[in-house]
Amino acid sequence: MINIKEHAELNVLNHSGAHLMAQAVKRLYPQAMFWVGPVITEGFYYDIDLGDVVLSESDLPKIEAEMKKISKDGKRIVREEISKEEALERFKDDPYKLDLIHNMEGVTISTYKQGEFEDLCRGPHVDTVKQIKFFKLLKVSGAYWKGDANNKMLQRVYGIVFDTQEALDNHLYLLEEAKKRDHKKLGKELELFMMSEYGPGFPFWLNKGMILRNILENFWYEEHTKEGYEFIKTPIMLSQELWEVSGHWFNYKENMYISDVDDRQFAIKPMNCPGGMLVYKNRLYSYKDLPLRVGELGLVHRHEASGALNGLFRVRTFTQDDAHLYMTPDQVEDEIVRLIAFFDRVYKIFGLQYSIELSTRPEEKYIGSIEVWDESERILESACKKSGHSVKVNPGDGAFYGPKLDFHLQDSLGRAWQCGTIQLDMNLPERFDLTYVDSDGSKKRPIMLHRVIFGSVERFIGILIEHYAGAFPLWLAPDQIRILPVNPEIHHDFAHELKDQLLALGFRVEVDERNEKLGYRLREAQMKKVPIQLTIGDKEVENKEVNLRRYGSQASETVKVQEMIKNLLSEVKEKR
RNA sequence: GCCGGCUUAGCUCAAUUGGCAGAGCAACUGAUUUGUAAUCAGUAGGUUGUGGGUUCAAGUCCUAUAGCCGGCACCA
Repeated sequence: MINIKEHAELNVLNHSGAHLMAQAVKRLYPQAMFWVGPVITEGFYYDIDLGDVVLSESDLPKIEAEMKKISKDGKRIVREEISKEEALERFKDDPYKLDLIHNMEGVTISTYKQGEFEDLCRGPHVDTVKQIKFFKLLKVSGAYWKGDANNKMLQRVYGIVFDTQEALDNHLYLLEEAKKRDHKKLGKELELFMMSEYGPGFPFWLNKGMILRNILENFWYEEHTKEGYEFIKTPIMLSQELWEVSGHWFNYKENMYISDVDDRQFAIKPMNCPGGMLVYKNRLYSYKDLPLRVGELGLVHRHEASGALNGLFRVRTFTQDDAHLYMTPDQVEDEIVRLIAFFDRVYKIFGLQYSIELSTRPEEKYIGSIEVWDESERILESACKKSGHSVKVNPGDGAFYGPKLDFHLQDSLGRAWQCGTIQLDMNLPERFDLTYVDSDGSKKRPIMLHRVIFGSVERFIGILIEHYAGAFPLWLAPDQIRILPVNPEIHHDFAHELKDQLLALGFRVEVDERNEKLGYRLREAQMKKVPIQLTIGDKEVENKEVNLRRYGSQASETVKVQEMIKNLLSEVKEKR
């Protein structure tokens, strides 16, 4: 739990850290000009224009050394409030600061000065640079000025400050730990998936990854069946006319893979909704059929920018665990409450914490009336509260077609991922002229929700790999059980009887009967993170027992075969 | 797409100022018959991402290009 006060103090420290870094950079590169240097969730950064000089990570120690020197000098950090005119005069040679100052209306303009370095800043800051002792510069990168891709690129240096050496060391240790969990690394080691330069952004699923996928997808079908969903599968390629109706042809074309077939253009679907709309229109619905819940594990392709690709987190083909829900207006709130409870149940199984954010109507570029938007947002918020969740609002972050609830997952290292989302859609039912027949015989427009729980199966698996550090719980592990006969010849029969018995019960099990010492085979089972290792030797064969050792444990225990089976079956069933 | 970095055997990594491409693990062969994190010996494994260039000589320098990584922008 983060102590809010300490957190605020750390923020001040980090902001002062940004200034300290800027001062050091200015000393080493006198031509440097600075844009903004805010505090972020972890540390700070500063955007810098260095002219022709290009920084790389190998330059960071030099800057750190200069920072240490400045810190040691221990100059006071002095605040000064000045008029806009004075500010414009003082920073007249710095176009970046001038830009900031020009945009300041009705605010107190202040500067902070430490030694020879003065920076425009709202503050607050620590009293002297001496207080900034335990810091580390972490990385450099490019960043567009004002975050706009049309602007020039500045150089951004990231760093972090802590109030103690231990806290800094601990943070650096966590960064190392996170690296060890990298799903790209573990995916290779555990043979889950691979990438090829022949298909950038298109993952290849290997046998063990397919096992994991299939388990997740089966789990998804089972849970959705319990929730009253029906299922469809729509084509991955559909003609131009459909995408014109949906609007994608005009709004999303540059991200779509398009192909000429005979004399028509077809596009590979970047989203499942339009196909789903066609299915809805395939028959006539009565109000008695609603709410209608239609799920689709839908394979989509999107031509993402090359620089956006990142392992399984960002790919060009992925499977959305999509569903479209159609209902009458007075069913919406209950349906959302029900969805939130469903999401909650699923995330809890994986031990993933989450928070919910409500994204509301964009400033401009939206469809539908403000009244409908306001009502929709009210319903989403109210459903959240009814479900016992606090809601953070992201003003203006909704889709053009409706407001949405986003589920931000937290993995075991506390990192956040946006996965699930519930979106209210006022656009497609209109565009596709969806209707149902109401009790009075009139045709009405259904309310439609899109929702995903995993987000994408690919990204979710990436998150799970890192969340579990590759050591999956028994029900998910591609290799569940490894049988290790102490002497592969002498204990061969018992090992294989045991294997057949476990296979018949649905376990994924292998006998490691290679001509290697037990220690060697056991080491490998541990390194491959196989959850259950069963050693069998003379004693076990004689007593119909196994010696069971778990992944990550030094200890082992001897149990009767029947008891072991009973325990493991319930462990899988309960998804522990 | 933009900025920066990286790319050597299946994997993890060496190779001094440009001077004979190497190690461990894995694989294969043989010996060994194994009780809780590596038994021993041997064999094989490479157009150093790809294409140009500089040089007597390029893994190393220049250049183009692809892919990957860290960010930015975009986003499930």
